[in-house]
Amino acid sequence: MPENESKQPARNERLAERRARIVETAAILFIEKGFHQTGMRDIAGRAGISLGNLYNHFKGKEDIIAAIAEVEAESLEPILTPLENAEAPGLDLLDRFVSDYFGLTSTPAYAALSAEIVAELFRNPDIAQSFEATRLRLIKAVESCLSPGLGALDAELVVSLVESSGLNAVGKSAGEMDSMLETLRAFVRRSVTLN
Amino acid sequence: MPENESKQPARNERLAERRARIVETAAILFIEKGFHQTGMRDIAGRAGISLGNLYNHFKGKEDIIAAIAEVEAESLEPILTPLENAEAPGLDLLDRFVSDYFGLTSTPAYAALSAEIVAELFRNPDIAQSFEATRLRLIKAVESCLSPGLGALDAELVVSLVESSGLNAVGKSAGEMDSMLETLRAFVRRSVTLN
DNA sequence: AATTGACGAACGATCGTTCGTTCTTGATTT
DNA sequence: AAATCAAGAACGAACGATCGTTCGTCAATT
Repeated sequence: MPENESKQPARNERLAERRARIVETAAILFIEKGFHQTGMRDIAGRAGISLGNLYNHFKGKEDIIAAIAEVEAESLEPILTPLENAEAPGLDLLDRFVSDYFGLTSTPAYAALSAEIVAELFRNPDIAQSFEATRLRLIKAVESCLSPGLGALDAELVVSLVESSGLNAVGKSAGEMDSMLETLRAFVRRSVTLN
Repeated sequence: MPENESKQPARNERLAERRARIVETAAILFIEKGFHQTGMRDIAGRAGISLGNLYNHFKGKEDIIAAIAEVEAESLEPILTPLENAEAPGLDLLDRFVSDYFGLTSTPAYAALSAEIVAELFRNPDIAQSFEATRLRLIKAVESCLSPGLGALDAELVVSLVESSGLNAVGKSAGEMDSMLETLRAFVRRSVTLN
């Protein structure tokens, strides 16, 4: 007798959708107010479900924060994978990465969450571990684009540079943002060029 | 009949000392637990005073946070002023600044507080304003060390770079920290050198 | 009929703040 | 020099609000 495969899909699909919706609205609230200023009632209310039901989908607040962090890490994937799978990494690819990553980190949502997470990293080792992993991938991928004379530490600097630059760009006008990106690209190019 | 000038000093001195002690212990707690995880009772208890008395020295929690931010800004002064008052700014002075500022930002206390404050900047305009002012001074001073072809945006990148680099260096061993600083110095030097 | 998503009341804990009070201190008066 | 006084530092109980979480119950789906 075969396992039921017709009842699960529809049900699980809706559940997953609901869950995703919760994570999404929670993220918005975390961005607006921060982790610790956002209550479970806020999340439930904004997500359109009851407080009790929220606990049917997530074990607790920490669980939601972890889910957010996961989504945050996933948003980096489309930038990271082409960099990792490149067959001929070099300065051009690095330049592309700088633009892409800057675009991501200058997003208000991403920046606010990142700031929140960075502050949390100093105290919450669980979240830290997850983020350190993807960050290491990032650094490794960037390193492969650099000259032989440069190493992981330089790659880390490039990554940090783009991140903080994007963070500072939040809220600026489109024109200013363009200027910042251009300055950043030139800055990075000089910094990774040995003479 | 002369105004009393003998009663105030001794008293005010003790009061100021007390106040400074509160700010100091509050900072430690904020570093350990974060702004919003630290309660007024924690601060009062650790400072060795009563909860009620705490409100005789500070209007409220926000007031303490503001005081912390002020102290934080002051700790930057010994690095900032020589840079501002230099008569012959140049790459050597910039190099010195990079080392000094890295030393400061890689301090666990400074880094943790900075992370906390950055996260707060997105929501608390009052604190943001105070910090933007000193940050602007920093950028201006760095800019004066750069080649004519480079501007404020490049200076901002240098500052951001040192900050994030210091933040990443927290918790590392002395040897690793030295390596990071050396890499950073070389990185910055390349980035501000036009060819 | 059985499983489980959905619900909101309620729990204990803790939050920032206020309050009335006592005690210390330095200045003023005797 | 001693007594008196007001200012305010110190205190801890108590307030109302909100926190994360649990619970018993209901309704819907299979």
